[in-house]
Amino acid sequence: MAKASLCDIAARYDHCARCQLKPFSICSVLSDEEMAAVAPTMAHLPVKEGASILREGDPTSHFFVIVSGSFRLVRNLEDGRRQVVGFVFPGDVLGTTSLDASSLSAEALEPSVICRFSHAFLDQMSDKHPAVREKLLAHTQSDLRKAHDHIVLLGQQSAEERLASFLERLSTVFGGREFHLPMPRQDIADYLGLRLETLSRTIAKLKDRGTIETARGRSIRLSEEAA
Amino acid sequence: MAKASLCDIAARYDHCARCQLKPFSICSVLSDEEMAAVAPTMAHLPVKEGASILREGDPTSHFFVIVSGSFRLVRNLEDGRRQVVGFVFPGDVLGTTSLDASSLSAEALEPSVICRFSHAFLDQMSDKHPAVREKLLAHTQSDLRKAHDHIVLLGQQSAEERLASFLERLSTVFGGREFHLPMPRQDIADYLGLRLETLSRTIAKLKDRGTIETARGRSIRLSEEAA
DNA sequence: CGAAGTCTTGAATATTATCAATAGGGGTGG
DNA sequence: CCACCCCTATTGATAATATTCAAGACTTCG
Repeated sequence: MAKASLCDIAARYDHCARCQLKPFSICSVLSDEEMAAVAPTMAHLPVKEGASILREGDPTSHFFVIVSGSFRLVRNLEDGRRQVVGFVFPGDVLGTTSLDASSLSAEALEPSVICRFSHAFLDQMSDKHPAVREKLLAHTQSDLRKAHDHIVLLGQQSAEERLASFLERLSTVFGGREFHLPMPRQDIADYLGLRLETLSRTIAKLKDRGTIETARGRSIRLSEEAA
Repeated sequence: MAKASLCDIAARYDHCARCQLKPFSICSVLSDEEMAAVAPTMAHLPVKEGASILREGDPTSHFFVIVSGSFRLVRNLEDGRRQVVGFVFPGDVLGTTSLDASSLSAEALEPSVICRFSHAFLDQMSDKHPAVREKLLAHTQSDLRKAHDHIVLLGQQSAEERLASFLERLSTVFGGREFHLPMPRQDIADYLGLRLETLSRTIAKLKDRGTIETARGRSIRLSEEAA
């Protein structure tokens, strides 16, 4: 990528100034002057559907904040099996690991936008502002808790319960009981630890029961407050 | 608990000075003088088998380093189902969460010993020594990676694969292919997302196949390097 | 030695996976 | 605009895997 021109820097600063995420993100701990310092080192990048911003096994040189869109987090087994360990949405962060190699891939489910910082810069900021590392720690703890929720889902719940839990959580993310699924069935199946066909049958069951409605595959409506 | 006497403080300092864990733990970032300051605020406590040092839903006021023994980390569902989300061993830490309530319980599998610090003190140390929070972050990231391993195990592996993976990981923890299981079958089953009976049958299969040997239930020997 | 708990085994059932075929939807080119 | 194709999703029939309920064996400990 070419060296940033003055124009680019101005555009980036503008992005930061207008950022909807700022009050909730890592940046919230920085002053205006500090933000001005961050802007030139930050890359506000579009990501095409299907593109990876993290690859399993690759060195982790960058840290990301999801601005818009969504990603799946994937672990691949040697024999071709695949586990989706999570989905990430605007405001979530990626690549916080201090380990040298990424343990998962992050693939865009749709055209998305991210903010990218180098780890070197992040470390520098963290040392200067303890609140930055505190924020990273809080994010990682939140991820750990979500992972534990996922473990409970996979370890104890039936296919039907898994799907219902998953859809309820999505409704929280999207802030409504009617939403569009950004991911295909195969990704949901790999997240829920089910085969594609089992997932499809389970969706059919919930539809028959009136718990959910679907249209054109990807659009979902959850019936009000299933006890 | 009574106020620490001078004698107690001396005993604690002694513990810290001789601590086998120190080079690997949070304390490794502290100087000798700092350790001397830590010792009086630290409690070096025995924990009885079955006792909980963390309870799901309770406020998280303390941070723990496991000195000896082992614990299971448990999530309980409303209907009585139970998921073991992990096991912890000497050198592992617990209670790093900055959230107000613990999302899991930690129960001793055997008589154990822990170091305990108040969160207030930990925060104070973290602010003074950025390396402390860095260490906490690294621990949490390591936990997150383990949780992802667990998710893959539950989402993609068969009963036999789950058990084999679990035993291989334990052999790494214990540093040998022959060891004593500190936990009962029910805990292993709840960790692997299997019923007690299924686990028992799966153990029998691996025995028949010569992959493992068992004696008196809890003692295990893994055959050399299953490809 | 006996009792309580833990672990194993057995037989029948339920759930999920597998293999195979069909249907729907979105985009492209005629 | 419609026909066709490709990709995604659904449905059907059968097989594999894990669960359930029930009974029996082994350990530990008082």
